[in-house]
Amino acid sequence: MNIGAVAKQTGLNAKTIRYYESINLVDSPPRRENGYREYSEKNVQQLWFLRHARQFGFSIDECRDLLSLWANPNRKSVEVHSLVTEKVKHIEQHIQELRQMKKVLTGLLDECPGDDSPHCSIIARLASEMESPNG
Amino acid sequence: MNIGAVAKQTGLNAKTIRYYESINLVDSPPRRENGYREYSEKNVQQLWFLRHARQFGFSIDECRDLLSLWANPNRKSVEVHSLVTEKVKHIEQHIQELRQMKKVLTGLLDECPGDDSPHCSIIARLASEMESPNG
DNA sequence: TCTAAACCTTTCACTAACTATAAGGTCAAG
DNA sequence: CTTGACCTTATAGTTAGTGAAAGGTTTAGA
Repeated sequence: MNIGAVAKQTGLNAKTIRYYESINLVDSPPRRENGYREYSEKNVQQLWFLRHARQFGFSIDECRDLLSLWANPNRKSVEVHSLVTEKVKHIEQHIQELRQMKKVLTGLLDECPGDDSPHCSIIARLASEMESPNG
Repeated sequence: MNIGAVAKQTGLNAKTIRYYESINLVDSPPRRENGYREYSEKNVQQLWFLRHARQFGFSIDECRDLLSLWANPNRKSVEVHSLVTEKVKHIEQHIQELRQMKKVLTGLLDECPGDDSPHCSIIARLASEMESPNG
């Protein structure tokens, strides 16, 4: 299969596929006489794996670990379990940070008239020299 | 004031301050004879503004808009209000995406034994060739 | 007076995960 | 024979800085 067909099938951009190869995230497929990449079923499966893992929010480095666990028949499922558990914790942290931001911004919005006047407490708050905007 | 003192006061890294200057986000302070930057009160206030805006989660480009609104005495507070409203919407979207990720991953964790066996439904799920991991 | 530490300067390279562009070779259809 | 859709590579751009190299300046202390 050519890279274009693989891209269509997996939903990955052809450039993304070449990029994954360039950073040695996936096996390099063999080349035909004309230099085109010839993807085997195994090559395509690796790319499917990556598409899914990336959609789940795993970083490239985490994908590297997951791919290696996938390839290892002696893996222990606890390894996968703890990797994913860590990921969930980070996502939770991130959500908390975003919630805090949203809370502060929403509070500022309530204080800004939002009309034709130049007076705006949001701008005033940003321009203030206090140590922290949360303080 | 020298850059080090400004950095200490505002909590910004000196390199970050030079970076903001290099992308023309803030006014370039004048130089002394020895080439050192000499920060005025106004220069420092711009940096305070940036520190706060960045802490609130605004991107550099958004900060550019906010700085320009701050500098403009003819601004209408509705402009600030809608900029911040947009920001809140994006944050909400982001939170929703992260919640969805977390939900899927948590679901997968429940199905993985997390023991010494190699069988793991998370890996199986990632390796599957279905169109979407949400499907 | 000499020296060492603590400043300051610049430029380049690196981070994550691609995407865009340029410049070119190959293949299939009309 | 040409057009367009493929494929190839290398380079640079994206975000928001950070780290390192290599050097000039200032200040405090022996």
